Amino acid sequence: MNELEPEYLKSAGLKSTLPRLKVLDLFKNGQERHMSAEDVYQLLRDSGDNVGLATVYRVLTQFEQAGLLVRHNFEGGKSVFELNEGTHHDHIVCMQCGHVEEFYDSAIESRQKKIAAELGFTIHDHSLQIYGDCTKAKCPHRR
Amino acid sequence: MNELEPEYLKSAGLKSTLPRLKVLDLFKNGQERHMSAEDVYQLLRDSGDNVGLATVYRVLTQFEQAGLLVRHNFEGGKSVFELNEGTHHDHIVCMQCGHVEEFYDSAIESRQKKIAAELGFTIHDHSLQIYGDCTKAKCPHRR
DNA sequence: ATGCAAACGAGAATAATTATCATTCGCGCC
DNA sequence: GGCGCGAATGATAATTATTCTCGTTTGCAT
Ligand SMILES: [Mn+2]
Ligand SMILES: [Mn+2]
Ligand SMILES: [Zn+2]
Ligand SMILES: [Zn+2]
Repeated sequence: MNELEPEYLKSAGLKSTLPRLKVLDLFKNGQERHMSAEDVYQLLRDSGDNVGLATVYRVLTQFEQAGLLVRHNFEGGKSVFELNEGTHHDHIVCMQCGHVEEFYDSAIESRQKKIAAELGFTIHDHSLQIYGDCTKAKCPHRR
Repeated sequence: MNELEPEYLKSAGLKSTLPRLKVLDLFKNGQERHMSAEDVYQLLRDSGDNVGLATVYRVLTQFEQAGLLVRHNFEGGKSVFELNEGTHHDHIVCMQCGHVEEFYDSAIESRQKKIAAELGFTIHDHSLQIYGDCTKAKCPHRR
């Protein structure tokens, strides 16, 4: 578990507690980039840590509000979180294997701004996901 | 309640029942274009019809599968449905008043296709919502 | 080391949706 | 128009994701 994280939490206005450090470590040094509350809970449990599920939900929401994590609502009804690394991106999700790729397209971004302006809206946020089948070798369901 | 709807249901492979006719009528002739299961349930209840909530959920899902309705997952955790009129569009939602505007942008659509192809995905679907504040006169929260 | 507010863990509560199952309905056939 | 039967319905229980409650523990400043 990274030594710098306690300071990282402090500077985000959150006191450094064991559950928070463990969750943050998972996102910073773990295998998965996009994780649900249940994912985080199980991974912590698997590594022998005893963190309550309610605490996982609390910490994820706090991290989101502090700007450390970003929340996404992919299809499937559960929130998914990832580290906030400052740069916005959107997602394409494989409906067969769940694999997620990230992309950023400035043409799409600027068209969104234009559309919002034309319709008289001030943009706060947007959510774009493409759903399909990946044909990558890593997809266990590829043809 | 429109006289042609029984045939409309039949041709969609669904037998013409009272609850189905009422739900369909709401989407075809009602005030709201985008409605959740609870919205539909309450509107039917308000108009004196006694339709079970479970039936509303069942019918909405059946209509979606039959291609009569389209389901959207806006923020807020509940599914929202609208009449499928053949043409795809995306949505911009006011975070103050909930007002929804629809838009279609061929530049965004074609960029999505290109991105999916580059990443080795076959697109099945996509979901794009812009969230902001509307400045329209109709927004009860405008400045 | 001590104190205390903040955070935690377990489990109850809530919200949206789905499953179960006894009763009712739509519809083809007499 | 009445029968019969499988599909559809409505009430309610069950499920899933998430939040709330509350007694206990912990981080951290004194
Ligand atoms: Mn991402
Ligand atoms: Mn629409
Ligand atoms: Zn795949
Ligand atoms: Zn508005």
